[in-house]
Amino acid sequence: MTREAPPVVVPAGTTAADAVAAAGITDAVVARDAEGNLRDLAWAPDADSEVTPVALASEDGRAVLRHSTAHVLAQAVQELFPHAKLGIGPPVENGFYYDFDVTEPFKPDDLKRIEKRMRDIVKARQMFVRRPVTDDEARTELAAEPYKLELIGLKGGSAEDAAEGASVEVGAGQLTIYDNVDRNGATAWKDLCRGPHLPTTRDIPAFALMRSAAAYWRGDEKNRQLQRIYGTAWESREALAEHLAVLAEAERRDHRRLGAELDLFSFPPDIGSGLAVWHPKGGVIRRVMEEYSRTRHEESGYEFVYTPHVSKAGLFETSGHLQWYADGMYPPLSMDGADYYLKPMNCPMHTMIYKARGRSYRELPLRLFEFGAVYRFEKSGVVHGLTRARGFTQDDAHIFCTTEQLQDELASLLQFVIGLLRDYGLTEFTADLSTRPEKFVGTIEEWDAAESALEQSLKTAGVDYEVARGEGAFYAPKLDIHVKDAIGRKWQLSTIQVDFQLPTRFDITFQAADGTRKRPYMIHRALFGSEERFFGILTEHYAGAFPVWLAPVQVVGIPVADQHVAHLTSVAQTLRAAGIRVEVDDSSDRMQKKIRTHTKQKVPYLLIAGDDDVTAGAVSFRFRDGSQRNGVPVREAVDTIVVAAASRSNESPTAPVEV
RNA sequence: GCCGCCUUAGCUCAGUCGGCAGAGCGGUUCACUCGUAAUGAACAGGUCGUCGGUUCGAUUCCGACAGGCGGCUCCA
Repeated sequence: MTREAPPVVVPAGTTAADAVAAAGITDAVVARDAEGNLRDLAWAPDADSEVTPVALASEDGRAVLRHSTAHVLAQAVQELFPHAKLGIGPPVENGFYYDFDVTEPFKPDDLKRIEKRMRDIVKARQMFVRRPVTDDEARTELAAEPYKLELIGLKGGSAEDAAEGASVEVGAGQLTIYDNVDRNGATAWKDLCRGPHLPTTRDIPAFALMRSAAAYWRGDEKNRQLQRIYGTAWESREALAEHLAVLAEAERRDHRRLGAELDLFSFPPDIGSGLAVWHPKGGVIRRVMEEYSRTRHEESGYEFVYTPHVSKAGLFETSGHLQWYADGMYPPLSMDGADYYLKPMNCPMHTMIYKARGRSYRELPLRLFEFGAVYRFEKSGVVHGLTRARGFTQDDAHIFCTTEQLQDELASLLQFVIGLLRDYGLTEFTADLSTRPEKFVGTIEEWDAAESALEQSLKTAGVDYEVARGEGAFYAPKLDIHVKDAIGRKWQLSTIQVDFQLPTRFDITFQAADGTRKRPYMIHRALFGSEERFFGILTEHYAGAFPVWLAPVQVVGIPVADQHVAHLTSVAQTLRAAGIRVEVDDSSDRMQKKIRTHTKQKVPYLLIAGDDDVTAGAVSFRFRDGSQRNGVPVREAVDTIVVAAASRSNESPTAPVEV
């Protein structure tokens, strides 16, 4: 995506723009110096130095573009709402935002007015001019901006502040202010900012405001909420249009919408927020998903267990859940003087199975697997379709193993996870390795060993990963697998955690070969994470057009007229006997209507039959992509479908190319 | 949980500036028997999310609650 221009030399006393222009590069908007820092084109070094021009249509170029557009947004807002106070305005993935403290939240009409004002500012070709200032000068100039003053106080702040975007404003060294200078040389607006910026506002080719919403100042829910306006900006109108098309596509694929259209599941309000019911068609997909997963787990040495949905409080006191996460649990049911809780996790239950009798090292690794329903009282504002529900089913396994087994177990586990995800049609993976946080249990040696074992398994599997330092849970380092879906969105799915906490809390042990009692490691792992969430992601990945092996209805027979129903019914019987999910549409609709109906239902194979087919003992295929193959002998048609359904191919069926 | 918006037929949505509500799709029935994305007609279907307030009168105005949407925070 990044087009790398060759480096050019900036002579002392001239600007980067001069050097870039002299090299004949026309699309550079900023430059990168030898240390890798981005520089305004107006930057003039003290001595000759080399810079790399950065094009607008590159990752860094877009970030600069978006940050500059955020300034234009803030200027427009303050011109229209003079009392608005500035928060921060960083670039983000695909766009930018700016936060404002205003008395009234922005309304859709306000956004239209702001966007119009922004277009005027873009047309006005204001220059972005960098101006170093001392802290005191900045405080004086920005006396009316309390949030900016607070940022000045955070100068050179922590990584935490950087993550919130504050570093975009103040950075670590000397403060700078960017003036927006109009053609008369007057300063139209200014902002505390680290830069760099585009040369002028006219260099913004295409942008749009998206929405406004509240956001806590500096990301802390104890702070005041500011009004955030989100926008997007691109290097061309075409790129903007493409981005908006991707958003429209994402909306089209939304599993909540497809869930209703394809009759897969629903969330009846009478049951409660975040609690799904699976309709028959969704149920078929889930059953097939589970069956395949179960088979693969069995082959890999997992044993299947079942545990209750509720437990006395003591279990979750021992596990620590009640102390740490009571807010996330449904409140207790009181009965016969005891409190019972819906389980938020399966691990304590599985440790009970481990503890049901003494364990020998000969039994390890012991791999316990359960499709375990759990309930978590997610806050009302976070419930989101199947991807964030209050009741869901984890494909949850706990592996108890010795220290010596840990490395091999993790390595084969990761291979297994990735292999299985591939089988469901997800093929692009990255991982995050979250390491020891500040507050942790266990010893540093244990953490180091577990972290390096996880890291080694990533290297063995050849998965790209990033280390999220200090992001692990207090009881375990963890490895999260992210997948990329068909339209390039990343989803966190599988997780693997190496736990020190629960084996100790539950005091689980095994008898070692030397006769001593030792404590096993406990690996938590979920592959789908939650069946509901995984199903939601698969639905969006396939846009509802599930591969043949997962499709709830694999074949629909469509008679041209009533007299062809019997022929198709007999074909359907043959298919059904071979385990194919098939229906014959004998309703009174026209065949064209039936084709439309079942095409919209994304059925992989439509089998059409009229007089010609009945006479010839054949059927005519209409594939999901609209391609056709007519007059196929029944025997061959049945074989084609049976083979395709068994193949577990994730390709959508289409007519074979004629030879 | 916080901020904003939303809730009218199974679905998507009009509408009533306060006087007991409409369309398309879907459903049912009838006719048509048709060759690759919508045959036609008729009929049924809603105490306008729930509860409370204001009012002669509330689906409409106000409040609370529930559910949904977009973000923020959170996600063991």
